[in-house]
Amino acid sequence: LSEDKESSCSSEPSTLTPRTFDWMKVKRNPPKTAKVSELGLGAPGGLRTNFTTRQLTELEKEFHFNKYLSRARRVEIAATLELNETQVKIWFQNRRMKQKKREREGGRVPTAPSGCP
Amino acid sequence: VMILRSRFLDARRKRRNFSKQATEILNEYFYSHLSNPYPSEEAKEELAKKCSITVSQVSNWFGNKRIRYKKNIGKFQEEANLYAAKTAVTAAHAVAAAVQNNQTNSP
DNA sequence: TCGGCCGATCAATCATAGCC
DNA sequence: AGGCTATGATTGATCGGCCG
Repeated sequence: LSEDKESSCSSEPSTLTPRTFDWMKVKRNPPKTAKVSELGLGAPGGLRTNFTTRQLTELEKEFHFNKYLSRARRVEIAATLELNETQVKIWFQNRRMKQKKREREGGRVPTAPSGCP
Repeated sequence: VMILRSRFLDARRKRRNFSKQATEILNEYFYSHLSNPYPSEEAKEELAKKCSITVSQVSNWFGNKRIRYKKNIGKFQEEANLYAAKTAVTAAHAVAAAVQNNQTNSP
């Protein structure tokens, strides 16, 4: 089985010094939600948007109707909820993964028989 | 805007810390693979079984661990050395056992 | 080449558990 | 009891790979 050979540390083969590996340097680009000097609108650039209860409720309702969205439906929903098509698209993607995760975790195995207070 | 945060005061509520031994197993894996602490799906399943938790919980644990570790490496220095020493000892035992085995099997 | 999806992960945050 | 840190879970969004 393949193994790690990652490096990019300073040098030192110092036995007791964890070093700095590449995964520790990974940085994700900030969210490009809408813009960064775009047309007017005060859409936060680089921030994790907080969906409102209304938006989540509508998205959830739509999800139970269709697990997948058509382009047309997506545009419609995005407009109604005041979100970009991308946000709606991503929401559905994450929602599908969440659904699958639940089903997979349905019959669990975690041995956790504890008393009930 | 604030009171509506109760969106779903959900399952996240009743959180239970993992057992001391489970944490021990997870940390052992994490620090013995510090160069690449990304267990494969199979490894996660094995860890989940050993720790008596779900694969998702194993994923969450590694996710949180990686982020928090790199966020403040210094804060984990002590813990890192602790587990490094521990795995070193087990490795030494393994070697000793192998040598022992070698001598009794190759006359 | 382009866009959607998947699977994994990141990163920020929530809410609670636990120590002092 | 009150405050602060440790920690498990959630989730909007990113990254790389695959596919039509």
